[in-house]
Amino acid sequence: MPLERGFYARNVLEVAPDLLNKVLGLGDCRGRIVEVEAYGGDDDPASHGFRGMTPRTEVMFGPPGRLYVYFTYGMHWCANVVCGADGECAAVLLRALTPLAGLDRMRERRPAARRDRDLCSGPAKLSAALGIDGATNGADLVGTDGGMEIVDDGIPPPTNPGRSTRIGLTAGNDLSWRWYVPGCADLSRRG
DNA sequence: ACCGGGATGTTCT
DNA sequence: GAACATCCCGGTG
Repeated sequence: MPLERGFYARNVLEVAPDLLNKVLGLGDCRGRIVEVEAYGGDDDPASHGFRGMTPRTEVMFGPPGRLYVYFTYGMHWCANVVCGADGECAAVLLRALTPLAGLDRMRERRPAARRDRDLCSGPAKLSAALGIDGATNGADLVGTDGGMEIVDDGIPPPTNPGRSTRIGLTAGNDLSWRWYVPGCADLSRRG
């Protein structure tokens, strides 16, 4: 059973750590979410929506439980889960997964990955591994229409998740809005 | 292990 | 025209 709409319709700072150890599935591929970052609100200069809604960020301002996918550095797609109430701008960036199923398909899509722990150890890596791209933008994670869902398979979030500032930013570095599963081998950085 | 540079093109000022 | 929520490869230690 996919997570319900209400799971996402909360403050992004609550949803982000709660997403740890949930399982993201798309097509034949599944992976456990082990690293996330929160974005949004009126005081986050790193949020894509900080200066108001644009065509790109429309999904991020929309109803919760949908996927916000953006293109960056001329070649990479990154995936977020939209949070909060409809009209708010908030989302959780998925930064790393532990591959669980469909590894053959992931290896095909990620030929540069030397080891399986490199398949999904970064926001653009996991998007590539699962086949997330512009066509996936706005997909609803609640219900199984798009073939994409996030499920709880019984493993709870860590009682004491790792926490740090967000990675790769020039603004908003004072906020510790990154969470991860401590000691996990599949993180984008050693934790 | 760590570091530096190049790839590549959309988005917004 | 600059910035960009990144990744990969090749260098050095």
